[in-house]
Order: sequence, then C-alpha cells, then structure tokens
Amino acid sequence: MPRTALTRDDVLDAAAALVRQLGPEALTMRKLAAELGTAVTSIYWHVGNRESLLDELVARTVREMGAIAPSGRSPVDRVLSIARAQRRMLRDRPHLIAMVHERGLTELMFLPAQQALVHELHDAGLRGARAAEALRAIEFHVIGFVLVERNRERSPAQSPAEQDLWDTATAGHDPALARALAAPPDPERLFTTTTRALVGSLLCV
Amino acid sequence: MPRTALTRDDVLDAAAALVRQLGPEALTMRKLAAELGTAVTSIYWHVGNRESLLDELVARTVREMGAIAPSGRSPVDRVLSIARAQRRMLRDRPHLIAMVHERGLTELMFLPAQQALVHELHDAGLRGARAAEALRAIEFHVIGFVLVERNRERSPAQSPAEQDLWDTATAGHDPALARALAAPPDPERLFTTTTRALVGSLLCV
DNA sequence: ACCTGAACACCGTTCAAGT
DNA sequence: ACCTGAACACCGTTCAAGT
Repeated sequence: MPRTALTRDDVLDAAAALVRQLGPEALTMRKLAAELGTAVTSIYWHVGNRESLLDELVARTVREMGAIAPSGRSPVDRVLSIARAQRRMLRDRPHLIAMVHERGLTELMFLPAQQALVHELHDAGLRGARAAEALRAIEFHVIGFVLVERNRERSPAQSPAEQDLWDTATAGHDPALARALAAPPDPERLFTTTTRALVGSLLCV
Repeated sequence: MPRTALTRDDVLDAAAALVRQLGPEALTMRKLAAELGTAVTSIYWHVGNRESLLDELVARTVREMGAIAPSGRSPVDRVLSIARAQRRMLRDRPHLIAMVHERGLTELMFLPAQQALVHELHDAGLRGARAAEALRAIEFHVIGFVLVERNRERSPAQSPAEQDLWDTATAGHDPALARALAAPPDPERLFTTTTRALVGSLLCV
C-alpha cells in the first residue's frame, strides 16, 4: 500500500513526466506502476487503460496551450510574431504535440492563435475566401516547418552527410552553393526567411 | 518445411507488402512467419532481426525513388512541377517514407530532385548562398506540407470540426471567411498556391 | 547452409478476490 | 471505493538441437 492514497492526478503527473521526457513509447503500465509504488492494476482503476491515459495527457496539452499575443508594427511583423510563438510552443512539447496531432485535435489547439491571425489578416485587408486561404497557408507552413525541423533533429547522424552529397561536382560549378550546403541549415533564420516570404506574398498580392 | 526454400527476398517482399499497407507497427515477426509458412526463427536466420529487416525496406525505398523530370516553361513552373512530383511520391509511400525520415536518409533520397532544383535556381539567376537558402526553403515547404497533409488525413474525425470552431461569431464578422473555413481545405489547390507564393517570392526578389 | 521448438523477458489487459 | 496477484494472449529474441 502506498504512503498516501493514489489519486488520478498522481497517475497523470507521473505519466506526463515520462512522456514529456522520453515519448509515449517509453510509457509502459508496469514502469509507471513501479514509479508510483503501486500494483499495475491500480492504475487501471484510476485511468481505465493506457489509451485513455494518453488521451487525458493530450487534453491537458490542448488546455495548457495558451493564447498568443502578437507584437510588431506591420501586419506582416505581427503575423511573423505569431508564427514564431507557435513554433516555440510546438518545439517545447514535441511528443505531446505529436499525440495531439494524431488524435486530430490540432485545429482546436490552434484556435486562439488562428483567431489572432484572422485579426491581422483583416487588418491587412484580406477578407473572406482569400483570408481563409492565407490562414491555412500559414498554418500548414508553420506546422510543416516544425515537423521537418524535428525530424531532422531526431534523425541519427545523416549517413551520407550533406557535405558529402554536395561536393563541387554535383553542385553544378557553384562552389559557393556547395559551401552553403555544407553547413547545417540555421532553422531560426530559415524559418524567418521562409515565413516572411510566404506571408509577404500572401498579404501583398 | 516450405514448398520451396525460403529466401531473403521472400522475407523482404512479404514484409514490404505488410508495411506498405498497414505500417511498420503491423509487422510482427510471428505474423510474417505465419504468412510465409515458416517458423518465426527462420526469419531471423535470413534478415538478422526486426530492426535490420526494416532497415533493408528503407534502403529499397531510397533506391526505388527515381529521378524527377521537370516540366514547364518558366523556372517557377519547372520548380512547381518538381515540387508536385515530390509530393506525389511522398504521398504514395507514406509509411516507408516516414521510416526513411526516421533513419535520417531523407537527404540522400531527395538528392536527384535537389540537383534538378539547383539547375532551375541557376537558370533563374540564383547562385551561392541565395540558391542554397531557396533550395532548403523549398525542401522544408514540400516535406512539411505533405507531413501536415498526411497528419490531417490520418486523423480521426476532428472532435470539434472546423465548421463548429469557426462560426460567424469567432470569425470576426466575416461570414465569407466562416463559410470558406467550413469546407475542408483542398490540398491540391493549397499546395499549388502556397508553393507558387513561396517560389515566386524566392526567385523574384 | 538452413530450419526448428522451447524458453526468456517483456508487453497490455481482465478478473475474481481482498479490504 | 480502492487495491491486489494471478492469469491470459500477445511481443522480440536467443539458443541448443536438428537436417
């Protein structure tokens, strides 16, 4: 018997810590029970089963995801600030965000940020279908960028590193290109550049 | 004993079929053995273990991914055609591509397409670091888009559907926006729009 | 060289039994 | 209301033994 009665929140907190650090595949009911000092089956009484435990962690993540305050002078700058804030939030909770995504709750999670975006799009003079398309373009871009970024970070050492792939021969007599591709991309800079390019194009045409 | 001797390729073919349809988590050594009519342990003799089996499937995918022929008149159109071809390839092999990605072989897999892209960027007058940045921007965009797209397709029915989230109230007195967001996005159109916006912005500035 | 069954250490889950 | 151990049906993998 544990020192104090085991609560549902005890289980959720321990599970969240595990998932946040090591990902959902590291969460086994037996490990969790060992960490909590209870029998495996006690956990089932509190949270049903493994799947609904993960569901609850996802619900928490959606709830925690707060509103976003845009900053900057022009609509483009403010959209950019929202995109940057979204990127940071996504990067901070990679495993949990992936689980939110798998469960189809991404839209709900992003609703506050999207409403802020709509405000900026309206300010920039975009309305109706045009605003809707711009909104989705930005959303796809931000989420997609972070997904690619994370995939790159998680990857084991690239078997043929980009340096080796892009020697001067394959780069088509452009040694400066080969040099630029030899260094790993700076995601911060790349995100700003591409987001600005996309948003600028969407808002000004 | 099986009717004909079991070969390494038999194992790989059966495994590839399983993974292509149902994903890697559906590939259990016991199911595979049952399908091949052999003992589980025979598979180990041919392919080592489950992980190296999956590695070999990934290597096959990278090998199969052929070169890409750009089409179109302007550099922007040709870049767009490459992006579209990449998107189709990525969508056709979702599970295997994800595995390529996890193993850090995405760069290698995309090298032919990237070389085609560099050719177009050069034609458009971009060289050196500018060309490198444009190349990476396009790559992040295409891969990111498909990742988001697949995530949306795989998702179970969105718990609060976008229709419910975006009623006229939250849409900021823009009923046309609310209507546009009520329909699911048309990925084909969105991909073309956003890619053209990004590429146009990268090539013309 | 190739195949086999038995065994091991893991899973998630159910259930009857306890307090 | 809460907790328990035993049991079940799954995993991937190893290994000594067969041909």
